[in-house]
Amino acid sequence: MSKRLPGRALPRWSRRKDARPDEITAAALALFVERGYAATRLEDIAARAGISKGTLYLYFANKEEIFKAVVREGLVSPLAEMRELAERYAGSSMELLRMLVEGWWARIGSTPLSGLPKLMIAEARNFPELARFYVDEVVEPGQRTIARIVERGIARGEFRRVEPQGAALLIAAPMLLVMLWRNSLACCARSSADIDPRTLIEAHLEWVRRSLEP
Amino acid sequence: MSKRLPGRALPRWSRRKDARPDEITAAALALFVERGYAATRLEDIAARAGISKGTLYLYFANKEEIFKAVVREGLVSPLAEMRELAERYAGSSMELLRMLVEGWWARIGSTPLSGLPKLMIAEARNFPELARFYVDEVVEPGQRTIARIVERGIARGEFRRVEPQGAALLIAAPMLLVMLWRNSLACCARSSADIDPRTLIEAHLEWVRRSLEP
Amino acid sequence: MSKRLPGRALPRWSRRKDARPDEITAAALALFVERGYAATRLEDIAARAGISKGTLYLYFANKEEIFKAVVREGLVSPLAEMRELAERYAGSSMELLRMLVEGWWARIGSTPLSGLPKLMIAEARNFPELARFYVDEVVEPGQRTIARIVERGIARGEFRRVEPQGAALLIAAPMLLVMLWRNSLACCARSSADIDPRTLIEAHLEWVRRSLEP
Amino acid sequence: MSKRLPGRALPRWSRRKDARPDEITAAALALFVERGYAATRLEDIAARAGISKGTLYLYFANKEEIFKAVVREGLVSPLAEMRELAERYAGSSMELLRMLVEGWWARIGSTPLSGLPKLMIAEARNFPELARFYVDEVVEPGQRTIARIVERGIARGEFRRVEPQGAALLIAAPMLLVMLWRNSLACCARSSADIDPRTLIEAHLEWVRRSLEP
DNA sequence: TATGAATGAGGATTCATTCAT
DNA sequence: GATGAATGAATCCTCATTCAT
Repeated sequence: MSKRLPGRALPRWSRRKDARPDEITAAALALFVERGYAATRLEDIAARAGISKGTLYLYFANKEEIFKAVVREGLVSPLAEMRELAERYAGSSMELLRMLVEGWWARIGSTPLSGLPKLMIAEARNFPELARFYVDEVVEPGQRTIARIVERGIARGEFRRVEPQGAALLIAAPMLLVMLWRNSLACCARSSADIDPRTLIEAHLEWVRRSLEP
Repeated sequence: MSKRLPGRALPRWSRRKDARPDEITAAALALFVERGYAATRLEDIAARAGISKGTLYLYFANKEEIFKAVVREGLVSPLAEMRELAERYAGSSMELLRMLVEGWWARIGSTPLSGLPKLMIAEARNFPELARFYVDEVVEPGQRTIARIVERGIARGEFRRVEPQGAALLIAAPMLLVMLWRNSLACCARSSADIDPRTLIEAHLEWVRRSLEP
Repeated sequence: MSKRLPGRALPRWSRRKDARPDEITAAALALFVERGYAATRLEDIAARAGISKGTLYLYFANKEEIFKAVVREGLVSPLAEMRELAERYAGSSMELLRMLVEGWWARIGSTPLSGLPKLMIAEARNFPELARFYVDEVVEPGQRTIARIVERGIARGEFRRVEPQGAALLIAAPMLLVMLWRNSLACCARSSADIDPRTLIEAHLEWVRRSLEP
Repeated sequence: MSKRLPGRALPRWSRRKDARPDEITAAALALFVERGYAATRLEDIAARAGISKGTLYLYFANKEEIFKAVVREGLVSPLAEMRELAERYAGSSMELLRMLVEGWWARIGSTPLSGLPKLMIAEARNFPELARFYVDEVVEPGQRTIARIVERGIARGEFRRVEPQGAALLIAAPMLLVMLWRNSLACCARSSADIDPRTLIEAHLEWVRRSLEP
């Protein structure tokens, strides 16, 4: 028969209702990216979110659900915006690619969300269902969006004839790799080896231009 | 009192002396890549290597040392060979790049070693010392090798003037990404989305050629 | 900032003042009997009583007090009535025993209170103080009541000379066992094995008659 | 990254192989009976069995399996013996009943196994599958064994015509109740209220004799 | 008075590590 | 050398209890 102790409730003024789950997933994203899923203790997530261990369970059924929420919620709005942007654009296809790459960097690459790809790559095998979701909702739509721009460019005579799927991957690869790098090995590299994303983007876009020009 | 059965020893004929550690790291590599460091139990590594849990400790001080050995040993010879190849080559720089990329795929990309980059990306933050080793011994030498070929091409008038560091990254990125993909999300993707490495390599080399031609 | 909704109060018309504690102990009795003390969550008791978790603490200091109240309150009136009945009766001792047994079944055995003996048997060791209360207020008075009737029967020449304490136990045992059975294993037994209490009571009273006849 | 510490292995001389599981279930039986299933900590079971928490998991998958083993293993041999005894007996039916009751007390009632009925009564609702097993393997066979003796007595003209199922229950009830009592409330009762099993058995057998005589 | 979000001690379970055999 | 039983620190999760509203 155990004696149970207190439960000092924190003042809640000045907290928007339901900001809580977002604060938790933000904390969880940071820690999962930093340490990986298994090495992240729920207690640490709670501490970083400014709440207690038990409070997590008011919002998420268990650690796995927190993980899923981190992945799912991180992607809903940014992705939609990117796709819309691509579909509405009227200018040249190369300009569109530039906008996409730069928008991607601004909205994801330079934010904590840039940690998601690393997270999914690390845990895909342990969360196949979630990996499937990620592939279906992020990877393939993203690839298709780029591939469509390539097709558009070819159709308009702006690009030479290339296989759009492969081109999409070649276009995305450097950006993705930088995101992975910055969320993993970057901190251990000498500063001299560090990559300046702005410079890289410029160089990359020039490569793309040359590779696609008719 | 009663005679205890001696440990079931594996047959050792036909086993080169000290093949044991290599068998352990091979088993560990496969499991670390599949599940991640934390989710891999020593018992599973032992089982896959055909030995007992306790025997692991005859060859490695602890789990961390197994992990380090996996990363370190996986890279010693392949890297050296690649570098040598690059330094001895006398033909055109574009041909050299092609050889390098194809050699890389043959010696690493299509073997279990292709799992190492995923592993390091996932665990870099938890093993900074090892990450440092990886950056120093793999990433930077690799980048430098490619950059040097680019410089050689520029010097010989085969390539236009580009920033060699950035070019090296752009050259390596698609290959790396395919390795990461195949060791993580690939299994969850529809087959239609799958990438054929041979085709991709060809397309990529054509991009590189166009991007670098003067 | 924002107006918080006041606690959803239950309609209170038609509720006698302080019906609340009784509703709580009724809910608690049902759940304690069904699942045992430890496996019963306060949240479930609250839900069954139609109130919130916190409200429990307006009426009871803690879980233990709820448990004690369940046991204590369940027994106050029925017991007193039984004793009174026994003391006032003027007919034959065998008739009195029959009335007692049948009254017991009507007032306790066929109501939720029949779960109390199971509860006390299960938790006696964890609540010695309460067990003591139960023994003092229920078991021993009950035994004494029956023993006194036996003594009365012997004194009046209706019964043969037997040890009254032991006789009391032999008289009570089958009834008690049926109560325990119906609150525990009965639900898992094939219907064929089920015991009809009415039939059993009749058979039992016949045994008692034969066992006690001079 | 956590540091794991030792594991002092205990000397194992003088321990029969596979005595371990029995020691665990013995310890578990004692504690489950004393405190109930939920209130018993695995750590306590381990301590009482003289082993560590982790060692439990070498022999049982989880707490529930320990509980099931306690119930199942406690009953295998005693039950078989009782049934055999009953089937082989050639003397009078009343003598057979006496032997059964006394044998029951000697083999179960006066041993730690006497705690099992209390345990099952307390936890039946939480372990329906196990309760079913208990009913099928213990309660019903036990009842049938007694009922058959009653039928035998009637057939041989030793007993009057009674309903055998009901008679079986009336015969078993006092013994069972004493077992429950001794494993629950007894420790809280004044010694004066305590029941001497030997005396009770004698009195009970006399009641049975009178109740059944033609 | 009534609520239910928040708390954190406690317990089941896992697994790296040790060591007697 | 090789084994695997034993260990116990570490972590997820539950739920009795508190208290701001």
